[in-house]
Amino acid sequence: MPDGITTGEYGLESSELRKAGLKVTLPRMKILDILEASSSRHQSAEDVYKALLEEGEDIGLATVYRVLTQFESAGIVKRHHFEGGHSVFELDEGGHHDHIVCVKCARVDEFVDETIEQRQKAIASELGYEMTDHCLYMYGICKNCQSE
Amino acid sequence: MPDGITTGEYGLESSELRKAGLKVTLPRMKILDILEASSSRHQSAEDVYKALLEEGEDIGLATVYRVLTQFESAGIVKRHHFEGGHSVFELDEGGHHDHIVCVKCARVDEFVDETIEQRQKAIASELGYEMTDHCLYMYGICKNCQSE
DNA sequence: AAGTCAATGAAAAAGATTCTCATTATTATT
DNA sequence: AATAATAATGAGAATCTTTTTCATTGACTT
Repeated sequence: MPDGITTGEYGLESSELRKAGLKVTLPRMKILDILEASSSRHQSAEDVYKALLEEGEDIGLATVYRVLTQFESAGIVKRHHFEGGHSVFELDEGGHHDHIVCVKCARVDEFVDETIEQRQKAIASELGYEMTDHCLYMYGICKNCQSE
Repeated sequence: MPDGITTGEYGLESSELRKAGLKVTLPRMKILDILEASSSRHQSAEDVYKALLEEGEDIGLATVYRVLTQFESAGIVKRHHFEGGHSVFELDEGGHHDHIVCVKCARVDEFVDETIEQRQKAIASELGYEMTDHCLYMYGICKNCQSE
């Protein structure tokens, strides 16, 4: 366990890392922290990097990318490709959900619709696919931005 | 009209460009050609560029990007962000459809499901959004790749 | 046929992400 | 608690995709 990390506060996080076969290091713990603590559930690698800098952590951008990719493989985070070109990451708390993104303020809302989920499964099977993943992105103007 | 382009063969394409307020140039016509003629409806900018090279056309990659972006604004093509980081383009023939992509061979199938379309509209409105766009990507293993 | 302004090519720049490699830190072992 | 083995990190270089710049060329209006 790295210096400055006590079992008490970080017990859950460190076991999550161990479960994934990843060593418990300070960068990984801090990045997990930021993903959990941030007000916006969806953050780019750059966002996470900046948040680390603000906390005075001297963690390189390369490490942020590396760790986020490892977290993705371990099922700890999900990566999304919203319009705009760069990836955004969110903690994967297990439950699948889809996204609607405001094209003006970048607000993101999440939802699940069982009807849609079922139709997707049916369509994949009709087309002969073994589905591995699926994502539905809607884009629009949120209530706040409409009234401006 | 550029040299080597006759009204006869390219009548439809050139009027499509004019309608969009774009001058009828050789690069634009050739790129439209490639989007129409290619066996795969979904191509990256790099794909289009390579196809141009193979035809002996000396058109720069920057122009390809520029033209594809203009075509997108004009509603001539649609841009997609499949997993993998780079954009792919397809001719926009008007009808909206969604995509299922094989993660092994990159085959793409298209579909439309009215039930899903309706649910999406309903959800956007429930969440207070004025929907501007929506896309549904499914990923899986296609029939061919399953039997390998 | 001439003038105007948009379009192009080439190269540089920018942005996002990955890789390399020497150094450091964690974990299993003693 | 000390050591060895090995994985993780930081910094910067490299890569990949896309955009910008700018001088030149070309399309379209008159």
